[in-house]
Amino acid sequence: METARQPLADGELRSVEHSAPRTRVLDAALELFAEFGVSGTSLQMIAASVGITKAAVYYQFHAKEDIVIAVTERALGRLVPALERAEAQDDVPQARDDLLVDVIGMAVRDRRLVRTLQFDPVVVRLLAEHPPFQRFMDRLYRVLLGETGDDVLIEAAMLSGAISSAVMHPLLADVDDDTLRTRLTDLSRRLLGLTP
Amino acid sequence: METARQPLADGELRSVEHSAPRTRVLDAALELFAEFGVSGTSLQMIAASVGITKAAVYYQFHAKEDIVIAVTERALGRLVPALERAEAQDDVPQARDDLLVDVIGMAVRDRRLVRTLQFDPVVVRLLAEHPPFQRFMDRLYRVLLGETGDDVLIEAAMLSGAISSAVMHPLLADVDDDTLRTRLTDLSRRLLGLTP
DNA sequence: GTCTATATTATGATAGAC
DNA sequence: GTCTATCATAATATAGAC
Repeated sequence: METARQPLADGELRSVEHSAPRTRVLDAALELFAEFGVSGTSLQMIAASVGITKAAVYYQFHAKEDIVIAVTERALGRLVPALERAEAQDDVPQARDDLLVDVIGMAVRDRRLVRTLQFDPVVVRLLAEHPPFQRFMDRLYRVLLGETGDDVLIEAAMLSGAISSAVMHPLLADVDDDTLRTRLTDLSRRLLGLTP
Repeated sequence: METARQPLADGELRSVEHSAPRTRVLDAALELFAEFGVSGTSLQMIAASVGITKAAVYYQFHAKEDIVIAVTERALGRLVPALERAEAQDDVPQARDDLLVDVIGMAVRDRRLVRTLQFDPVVVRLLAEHPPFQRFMDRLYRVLLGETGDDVLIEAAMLSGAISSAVMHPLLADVDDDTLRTRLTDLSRRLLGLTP
């Protein structure tokens, strides 16, 4: 039984580059995932959207789950440089605020991504099952929150949900990136008790 | 009996009662929707979960979408009394805060519900397409927010997302209802600028 | 009301021609 | 690398027996 191509079975999550055809598949998949959910998106739909056949999709990724993994990995990988910068920074509050700005920036820039990454049941399961994803999320939250505890956790959950929700809300699709980013950053800092 | 065939084609959303078999199907469906998403849940899974056959499910609801509609209607219907109470209340800020407390109460009580209602692509589409759902959401937000405008909308989106996220977060599953409710209410009031 | 059996369509996936 | 053709399986849905 095919355990799936395991891009990150042992190693750490990292920024990944894909070939042009693979990138086209991933872009189309992401778009469809955001609209119909992962389970609601068939390989047929992805193939049609790219303008190729199902078999051609299978040449690039030989299972649907591989596409989901690649989409998730590519998205989170984009945050790796920001995370490493924050971890290397001595000034802890500053590192925290820098990373927060980066995370919000990415959420606003790739709005469609957020619905899938944060709330799709298939992706949520994937994140919980693959250790590299888990380790990455741990690192991210360690910088953003410091220690753990129920109160901090509630804040964190509210924060990530607040950002995600605002960013993917249909009625806010027309709000320009700058406005949204500014407002989100202000409110997020308030929620985290950061006072810049 | 057949009260809810086309439950909301023309009329307003209201609290609905279902027969025992229908209720069993809806409960099972909701549970599965929360875990696997609507698209990731088959009628087979629902039937197996109830302990009946697919055909028996079709006797109660003659299409999968009918189940989704019924689940959504039943959930939102539970908020109707609270909404009507708030609309009848003269003291506007008080009405707003009362409704907020009710909404948070329901979110905390039926945590699994939230993921499906707020974030499942199928349900989101349903809410957008069926006028009774739209009208209900309009009424809800009118009481909670007063007027509309980008700034208020951003706050609203962040608020609903913050509540939803906190309530459905796996790491917060063990936090007891009272703690969660109290913390959520405090932070929500802060976000809305309510000062009770 | 619930069952078995079945029709129909779509799914994920593979083999092999070009 | 991309195609056509095809596979087995599972999906939604229906008909009809009990």
